Amino acid sequence: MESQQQAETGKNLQRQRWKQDPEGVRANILEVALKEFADRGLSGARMDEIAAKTRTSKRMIYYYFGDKDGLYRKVLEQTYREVRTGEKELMLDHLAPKEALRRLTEFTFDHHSKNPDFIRIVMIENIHHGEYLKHSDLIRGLNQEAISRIEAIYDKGLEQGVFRSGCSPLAIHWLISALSFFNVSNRVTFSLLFGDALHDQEGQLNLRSQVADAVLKFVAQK
Amino acid sequence: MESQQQAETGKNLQRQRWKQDPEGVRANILEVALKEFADRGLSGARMDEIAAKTRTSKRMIYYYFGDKDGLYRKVLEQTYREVRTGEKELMLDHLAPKEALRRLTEFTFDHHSKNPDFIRIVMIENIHHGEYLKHSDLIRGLNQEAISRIEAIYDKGLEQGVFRSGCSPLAIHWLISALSFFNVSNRVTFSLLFGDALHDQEGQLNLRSQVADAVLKFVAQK
DNA sequence: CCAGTTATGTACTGTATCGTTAATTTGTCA
DNA sequence: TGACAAATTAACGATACAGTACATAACTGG
Repeated sequence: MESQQQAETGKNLQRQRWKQDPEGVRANILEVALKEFADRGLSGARMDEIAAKTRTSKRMIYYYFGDKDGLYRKVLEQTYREVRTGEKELMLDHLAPKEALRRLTEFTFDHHSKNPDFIRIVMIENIHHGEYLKHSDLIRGLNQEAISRIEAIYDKGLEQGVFRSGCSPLAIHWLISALSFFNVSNRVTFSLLFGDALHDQEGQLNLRSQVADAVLKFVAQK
Repeated sequence: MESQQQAETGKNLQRQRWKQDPEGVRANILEVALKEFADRGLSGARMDEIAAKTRTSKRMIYYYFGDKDGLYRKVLEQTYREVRTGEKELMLDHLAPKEALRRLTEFTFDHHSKNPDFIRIVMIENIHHGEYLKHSDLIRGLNQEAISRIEAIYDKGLEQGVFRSGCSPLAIHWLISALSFFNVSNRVTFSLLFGDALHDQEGQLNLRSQVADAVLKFVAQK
């Protein structure tokens, strides 16, 4: 989205006389809609409110996205795409298995923590029984990669005798996801009920390291 | 709610000529509203739909609960109350610490699994930034108990030298909650993206035992 | 520079949905 | 029994909200 903004600015500088900017407008709408859906939920978000916060009009939302569901669908896809591509920076091949798994876990923990909008969109999608994700072929492809990454680490750990056998890469991924996801998704209610010792700045650093410990102990040999 | 139903029936048997039944009506409304809110979310649920599914009329909902928010608030409280009271059956005092912790974890896992409506209400409450939970004094008291239960087990485990030091009961509770909660809350999207190997009948039995393993390994000595 | 396509703004509409009004029935108790 | 309170019904009002009609401006290719 940021890059769209810049592209648009650049375009305007180059060709001053253009007032139209379809791609910029689309991107701007998606950006605003993401925030609004993440903040209020699918039913809670208001098309008028989204429109008001864009640099364009409600008419354009319907022009580009058809209706509210269509807009939500695109937001969902866009969000998954951005988050998944953000995960690829990680270089773990050269690390020892334990170190790699710890790094991956802490990265995931931080990554989720920095992308609460993504977490909230996934929560919302679950509330809606995955109805929209079901019909998006686009998204389902992107995710086997996460499993493969873990499989590579796990197999190497098995070879070296530092991991026990009998874990599945899927279960390991589930474990990492669960802890990283819950940390963000349930922050509010957990803090209200039990205090925010785990969620203030120091608590989060601590929790991250404990989460990594838990994952490592789970797969450790012995 | 079941007991309300029975009370009502009993009352009707005793005094046949009563047609009014305020408590039964209230309970019936709450029961229907819980299902509806859990299914559609707070903004997604429709008062007319809720009314249609009760044995009474929309007017009565407003009569007893004021407005939609008031109804949601009561549903929230009721749901927390029911779930927390359902957790008290557990007798762990006579068990060895490891056994007690495993039992508690597996119980929580099952309990969440059997109460998806509760999970969904908590998700919804998080989506709404805990706005309603914030203003409910009633609920915040009920939860220290969960921590105490774990503290008792943990301290005993420390004494006996089977648990390592340096864990906090709060973090252990967080860990158990996270895994048990995520299993239900994200079932839909996780299954869609990664297949339902962890969520079919056999997968769930397996996962439950792995979750307990993870918790035990986390606190285990050495 | 004209014809056709793409993009955009303004003002509007229909209805879904929350909530209410006003009256009626049911029970209590002096 | 009659006055009063509690419970309940049916029909209605107000408006918030998704979505649209219609006009016009910006750009493209011939």
